[in-house]
Parts: sequence; structure tokens; C-alpha cells
Amino acid sequence: MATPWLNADEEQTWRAFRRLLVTLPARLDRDLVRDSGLSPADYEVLSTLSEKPDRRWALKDLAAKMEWSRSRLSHHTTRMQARGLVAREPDPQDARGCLLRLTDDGFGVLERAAPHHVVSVRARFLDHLDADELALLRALSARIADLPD
Amino acid sequence: MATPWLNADEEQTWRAFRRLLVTLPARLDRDLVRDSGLSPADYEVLSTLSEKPDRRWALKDLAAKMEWSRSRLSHHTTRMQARGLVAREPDPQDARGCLLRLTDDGFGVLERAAPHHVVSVRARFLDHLDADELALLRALSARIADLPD
DNA sequence: GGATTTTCGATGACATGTCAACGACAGGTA
DNA sequence: TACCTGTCGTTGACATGTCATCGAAAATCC
Repeated sequence: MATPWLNADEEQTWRAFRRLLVTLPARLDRDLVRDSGLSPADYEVLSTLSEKPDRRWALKDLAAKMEWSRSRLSHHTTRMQARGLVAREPDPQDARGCLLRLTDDGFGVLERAAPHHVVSVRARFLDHLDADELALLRALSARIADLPD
Repeated sequence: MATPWLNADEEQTWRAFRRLLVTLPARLDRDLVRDSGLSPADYEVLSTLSEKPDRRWALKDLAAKMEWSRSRLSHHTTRMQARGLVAREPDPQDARGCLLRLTDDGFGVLERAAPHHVVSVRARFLDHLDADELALLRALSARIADLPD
């Protein structure tokens, strides 16, 4: 079993990485709100909704795809609905469920937000990695995120 | 200036890394609550407080060290105070301020929590990196976190 | 078919974070 | 000394997430 302490190398790596875990999302989120008036949650909902050709998802499927609880997605889309970004429709396949639809307004907001967001991800992250680092980080991220829960 | 789109490599790296940004903290936080009954915020407050020999910090200094707003720290320590983990004392240097003190109870909770937490960080993260990856990740994290805000 | 169990989305209570405002005090300056 | 001006911690309003629970509808079982 793992020992309950860290050596100096591990300690410093963990500290540095933990700082990255906090600062990078904070900066990207700040940029997003400033540039587009969207919270990171808003952006994720809009962009995931836009992945389907008809821009419609059953709430439960969208929640599963995003790894959100249905409760969270229900609350959040209620607020987004009030802003006209998404709409609810009855699900013809399942009378318990509902379909979330990306409205034209929501799609427009997303289309204007995306380029700014990409620039932000570059400026704050991608542009500071070389090709080797990019490849290693990708492999490492997938490996760790794919560990059993 | 950066282009407003990503190539396939960048896109996949960013997706994988973003997934890591969400899943890793979620798992560590879940372990922490299960093992010790502490939220990640609790743990950070306790461990930072314990860094000073007398276990006392002025609220403003602790907030700066942790990169939290004073408001957030004030709210949070009010709740922790009700649980007996920390205490407030007048600051002899500055009558506006207050000193936050780690109580004996709080220190005990931290001491019992720390080994579990380290095991969790190992099992979910460190143990899956080799020495090269560790070094690269540390350099890369510091580089990006140290970018101007 | 009819009864039981499960799933779906909504909801309310609660925990936790942000932001703007505030009173109290410190520190500089005339 | 008597002002400004800024800082310190608190507070209240609000946004957002979790959790337990609910009614309705589907799925399963006999």
C-alpha cells in the first residue's frame, strides 16, 4: 500500500499542480464572463447541446454526458431558460422526461463566445506547452482521469 | 496573436486535461469528506494554519497566503469556529484585525486527516506518474500558474 | 392485466461562494 | 491635533451546487 507521506519531489510537484488546478480554471472562468457574460457552466451546457445536429438532448442524457447530476442540470437550465438560452420541450419518447433545446439566441451567444474562449485557452495554457509536453500531458491526463472512481 | 481555433492535437489535449481538472479534485474531495469529515476548504484552512509555530494567523495574512478573499475566509472560519476547529482572538498589533488560531481539537482533526489524504493523493494521482512525468508536470504547472493574471 | 419497482425531472432545504456595502480603526499629512 | 484616505473584518443579498424527497410515468415481474 502507498505510504502516508510524500518525498520532497512529490511534495513540490503536488503543490505546483494543485496551484494550477485552482488558478487556471479561475482565469479561464474570469475571461469567459468578461468576454461573453457566460459562466463556465453556461458555456459547457451550450457547447454540449450544440453537439447534436438538432441541438436537442433529453435532460438525463445531457446530464450523463456532462457528468452532472440531473438536479444540477435541472436547476441550471431553469435559470438559462429564463435568459432565453435554452428551451424545454416534451419528450415524445418518454412522458416523464423533457428535451432541452438550444435556442437560436443561445446558439448565437455560443458562436460569439467560442473564439474568445479559444484565444483565452491558448493565451493562458496551450501556447506555453511545446509538442512533447502537449503529448505527455494528454496521455497523463487520460490515464489518471480514466482510473476507476 | 493566437488563432481562434485549435488543431486536433491541441483539442484532444485540452479535452483530456479539462476532464482531469474536474475529476481529480472531485475524487480527492470525496475521499476527504469520507475519511475525515472535512471539506477541501476546511482542510486547506487547517493545514495552512498549522504551518505557523504558534498556529495563529491574522485573517488578512491567511487569506493572502491561501489566495482567498477575506470575505470567503471570514464566512468559512465562522462556520469552522462553530465546530470548534478554529478560534478568533483579538490582534494585539491591530485593533481592526483578528487572529485565527488552530484549536487543539482542530489540530487533532488535521493530524488524523493528513495520512488518509496523502494516501488518497497517491492512489488517485502520484502513483500513476513516473519520475520524468513528475518532473515535467511540476515544471509545466509552475510555468503556467506563474503567468501574469 | 395488475402490482411492484425503478427512473425521470422538479423542488425545497441547506451549504458554500461572490460581491458590494459598512463601521471601526490605522496611517499619512497639514 | 484634526483631518483625509485606505485597510480590516463582517455582513446581507444573491448565485450556484448538493442532497433528500416527491409525483408521474415507464419497466419489470408474476
